[in-house]
Amino acid sequence: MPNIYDVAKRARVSVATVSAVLNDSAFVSADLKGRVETAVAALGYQPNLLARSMAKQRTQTLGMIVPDIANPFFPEVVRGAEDTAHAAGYTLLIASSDNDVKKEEIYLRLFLAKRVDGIILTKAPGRLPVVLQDALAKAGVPIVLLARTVPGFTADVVELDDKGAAYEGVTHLLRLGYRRVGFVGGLRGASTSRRRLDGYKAALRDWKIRLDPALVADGDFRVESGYQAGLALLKARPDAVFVANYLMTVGFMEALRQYRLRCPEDVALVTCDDYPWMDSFAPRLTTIDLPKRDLGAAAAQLLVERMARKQGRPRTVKLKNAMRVRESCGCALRGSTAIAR
Amino acid sequence: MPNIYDVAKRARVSVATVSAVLNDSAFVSADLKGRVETAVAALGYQPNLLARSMAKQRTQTLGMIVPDIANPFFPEVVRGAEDTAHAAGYTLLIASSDNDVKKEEIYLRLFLAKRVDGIILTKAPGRLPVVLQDALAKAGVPIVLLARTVPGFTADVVELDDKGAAYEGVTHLLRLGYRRVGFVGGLRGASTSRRRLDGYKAALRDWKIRLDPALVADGDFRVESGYQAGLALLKARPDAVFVANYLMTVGFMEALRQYRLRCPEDVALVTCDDYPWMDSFAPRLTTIDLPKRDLGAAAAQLLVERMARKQGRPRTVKLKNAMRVRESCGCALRGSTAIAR
DNA sequence: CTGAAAGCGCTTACAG
DNA sequence: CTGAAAGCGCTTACAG
Repeated sequence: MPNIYDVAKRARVSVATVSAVLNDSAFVSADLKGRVETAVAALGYQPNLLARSMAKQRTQTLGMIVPDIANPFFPEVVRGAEDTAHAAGYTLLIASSDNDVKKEEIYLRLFLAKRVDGIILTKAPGRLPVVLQDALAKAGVPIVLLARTVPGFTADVVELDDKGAAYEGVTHLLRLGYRRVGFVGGLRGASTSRRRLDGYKAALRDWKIRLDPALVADGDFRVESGYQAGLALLKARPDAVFVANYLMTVGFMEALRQYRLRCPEDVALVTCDDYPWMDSFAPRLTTIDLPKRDLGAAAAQLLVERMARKQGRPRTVKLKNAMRVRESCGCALRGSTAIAR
Repeated sequence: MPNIYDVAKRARVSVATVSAVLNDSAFVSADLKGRVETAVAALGYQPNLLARSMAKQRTQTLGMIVPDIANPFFPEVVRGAEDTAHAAGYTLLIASSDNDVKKEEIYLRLFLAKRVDGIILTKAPGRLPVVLQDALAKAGVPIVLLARTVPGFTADVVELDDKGAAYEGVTHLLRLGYRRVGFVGGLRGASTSRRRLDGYKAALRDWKIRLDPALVADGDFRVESGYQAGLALLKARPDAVFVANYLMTVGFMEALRQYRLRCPEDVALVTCDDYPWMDSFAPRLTTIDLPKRDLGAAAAQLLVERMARKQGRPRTVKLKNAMRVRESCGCALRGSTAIAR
């Protein structure tokens, strides 16, 4: 493949001039500019971005680590980040951590070694080692935290309203008259899980209902954990349940089926997270829609701005949820009082 | 950040020696090796992979273009590719083309300019411009085609058994006694769509049923197109339908709902593509499970092998499907004769 | 076994 | 306005 010297030779100019017309970084006379352009076209020259990155110390590449791209929550997030990043001239390097801090650290170091300009991270539960924090800082590579915050590490963050989501969902159930409302929580150690539990507790408190520990189960955001949580929790005879994400709801439904319990007739359900297919299958789930695409877009945007201006105090963007009332909450059974809120 | 010269200075050796111990590329005496290692540790030195890529003319990075990462078919594919690529020492650059050849070409050129070592491509409908084919060839960057083949471009490819999927699904319906079986096809111009239609036709032919054009509708693999196809197709009163992917099924179900038609009682349905949540919601879909993760893994594997051995005739890997019989096909209504096949 | 030096392909002060 | 040259941080023949 031709390089900038080939172009310079053919155009009978220096490589500096070629570079200047390619990047429009200095005034070049119309004559030379024309010669360079024809040489570029004739040779089919494409600048080597690797070399440019070396010289400019910027790669125009962003690293993004998600727990698992195959969890349907994240593709939409990634797409939001991808579009925003691309519009700003960045390409996305992607990796799944499986919520494993070891794997996460490996990818983080790899991204650092590849000299990404910035990183979007949905942190695996656990701290970010200080040595890594130092390495990040020394390299001047900003991180924006997506969805999950990390104790002992301050950075820009884009958050969902996790507490509000659970609060709103549980309140909806309470308003419909359910009194034994269970809760299937997310991965322990994730700030999102903690806050959703907080929202559940706050809702109960506002309705002066004592929390029954038998009605609370932990999961890890995956299908199997929702199933196991369901098996355990259903023994305590809840009349309704709030499940902290979709995949666990899938597992929970399986547990219901196994107990020959119907939703919403026997156990009503509200869950976090919405998908296009939720209107098409029964029970049509009542959900708190988390703005996935906006989440990714906001993270990329924050990162782009941070890379432009390294100083300045960390910023937090908090996104709003929207409840989608369908059937699984039992609205149709219990009258429409709840909708009138 | 420290570079290799800093390490060399501190260890009182040359950079060549540092490089040799780092890459284990030449014998170095225990003494020098030890000095290098302590210097590396003391400085917290991390090799700059960008510089290494420049020198070695290999980036250990792969580019992957999918139509849309937010289409639930692809995240699983990407995950398969990611894991295989990472195991072989490669990182993944990802981009969504929206099935738009212009966008695709932009990303392809970007990947080329970034000097990826190879590319995994699910081609947008349309040819791959000859100039681009030349650029790819000249750069020595191999492509493996994922799921969709491209006329006028030979490369390694990993395929699904698209024709077999439709054939099997439609045959299942025919066997259950349905005689007016409709077909909602995928994006026009994609080889997968063409072959699924072929499978539909072949099944009808084997059962000596004349194809009724009113029972065939085109889609584009997205929800809305399935809905529109449903609205059109349902007027022709099918008793069953095969839908070429999940997202269009979602739209099709919406059309059914609008016509107040039940599935499977009024219209039975079989579709391509399976997801973990299909057991949990009604109607439980009978599907042809396409091995998404294997698809991605096989593509990455093929690419890794191709990068190691640039010569050799193109290879094609064809993956097998598996039918998952549930409720939407109406098995329960029509007896279990079909299952006995 | 070890090191000096060229080379990968750009950008960017700095002269002129 | 234009060009010679250094520099980005590695690897790799090639001497010695």
